[in-house]
Amino acid sequence: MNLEEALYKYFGYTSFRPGQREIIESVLKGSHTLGMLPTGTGKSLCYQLPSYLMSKPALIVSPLLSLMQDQAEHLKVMGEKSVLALNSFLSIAERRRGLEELHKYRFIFVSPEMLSIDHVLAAIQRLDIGLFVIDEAHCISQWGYDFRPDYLRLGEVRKKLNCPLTLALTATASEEVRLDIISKLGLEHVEQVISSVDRANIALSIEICQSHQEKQDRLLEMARELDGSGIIYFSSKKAAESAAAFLQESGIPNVEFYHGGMESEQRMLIQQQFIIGQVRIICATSAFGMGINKQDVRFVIHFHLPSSMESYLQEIGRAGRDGKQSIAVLLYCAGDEGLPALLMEQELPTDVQIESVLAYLALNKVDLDRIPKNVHEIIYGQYSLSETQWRFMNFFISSNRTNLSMAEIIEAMKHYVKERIAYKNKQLQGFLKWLTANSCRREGVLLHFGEKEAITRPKFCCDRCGLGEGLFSSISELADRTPIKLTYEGWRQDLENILVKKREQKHEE
DNA sequence: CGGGTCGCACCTAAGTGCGACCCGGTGCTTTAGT
Repeated sequence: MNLEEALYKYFGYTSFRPGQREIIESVLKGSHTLGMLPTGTGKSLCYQLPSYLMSKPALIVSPLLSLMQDQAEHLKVMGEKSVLALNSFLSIAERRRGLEELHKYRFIFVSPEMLSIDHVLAAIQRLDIGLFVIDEAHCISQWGYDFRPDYLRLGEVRKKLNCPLTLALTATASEEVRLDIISKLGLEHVEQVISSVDRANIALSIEICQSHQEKQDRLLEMARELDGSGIIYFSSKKAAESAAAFLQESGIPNVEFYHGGMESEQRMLIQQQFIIGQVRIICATSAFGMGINKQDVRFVIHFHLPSSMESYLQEIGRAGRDGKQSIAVLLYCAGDEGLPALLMEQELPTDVQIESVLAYLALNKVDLDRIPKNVHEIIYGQYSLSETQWRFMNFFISSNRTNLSMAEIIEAMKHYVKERIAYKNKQLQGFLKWLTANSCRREGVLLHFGEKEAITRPKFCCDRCGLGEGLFSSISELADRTPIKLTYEGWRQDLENILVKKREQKHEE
């Protein structure tokens, strides 16, 4: 059976999309593979098909619970029964049974945090893993160093699993990030299948505004002028909420907001409503996006500044997956870089916090494997660390305490934090440089991702090349005014089931 | 850093203008032992 036949047999498709075949062939050859495919072009098929052909289970590391649930659900809808999403949605009993019966599953989804729990890893070690998949692998680089340190442990986890065949998948990774992924996973002899990050159907536009007010006016103008679905990105939850209210009050229908501070049920609901077209515009923070499988997003507007080229590309990449004309507009006002700069600094502890917390831990001989509740209270209260700051410190201490003294750890940590903040600032500065440069935007983006070949400029390229007339109207003409089609009829029932289950769980507690 | 909110002064009544103060993104996990 050749690959096409297998594709037809298992998925009912007759041909591969660009890049899929190369990735699958590389994996089947037994090469560790880093696959970069544009979002929405079927990354999951790249591990599913090999898993069937190898007749061995795949372990898939996924960054978001909703993403796991989605993919697991999708597999089940296609008739695959042996799927397990090993996460906190499971009750204690379900989880225990899942771990006992792991060998019965073909697709096991798991978060990096789960893999850091000893008894979970022990259960997985007993399996004969055919393929170790890291979905959205740029998260290693983007989150591992501070926000979600368990991402940096994946290399260690992989070793403990006896270095199984590994496939790292992502949509946006610069050369630097790709090398980082490879080194953090401890991969040797990696085959890279890289597709261009260029999205010719997305016009790039940057508009300089003089004030917040001007931005807001412009936002309203665009919301009125542009038909079709759109996402507007903000750097704060409050701003996202108030902009949604402002647009609604200004007579724009079907606008909602979305951010990480909302109840998860609410988030799922809004997301689904957006996907099926009941909500037209979402005012969101960076929480919105990963795993949003919507083909016809026509515009992405940045009201605030993203913190790097990577984030920018990821966010605008949610537009125009159907290949039709779309636009990405960034509204910039001098001084906008203050907020992202501040956020990235706040994520990590200050020198004073590092010194005082470590001194406190040493003085009280705190056992880091069993931290008493009152110690946490002191760390969060007296030393006012955020959860993120403390998790980072805890991770840093536990990975260095066997070979460094307390004094050395303090110095090393201060150094690490300084370097990390400098690195992130460099990324922000790089992005600002692109923003203020006079050259073609598209060219700048591609250069950042190491694509040095001459580019072909589409009709609507960017504001530097000149967008001319007719862009907005040609986008608006695409708006689908036919009644809403449900792509997946069962979503409301799924949501209802999850809500019922959550209520039951709360009731038990 | 910048925007939003609050309270106060104004000095005469209802609304404005100013300074002080506060706050800001991304997500996973709650399981240990006879």
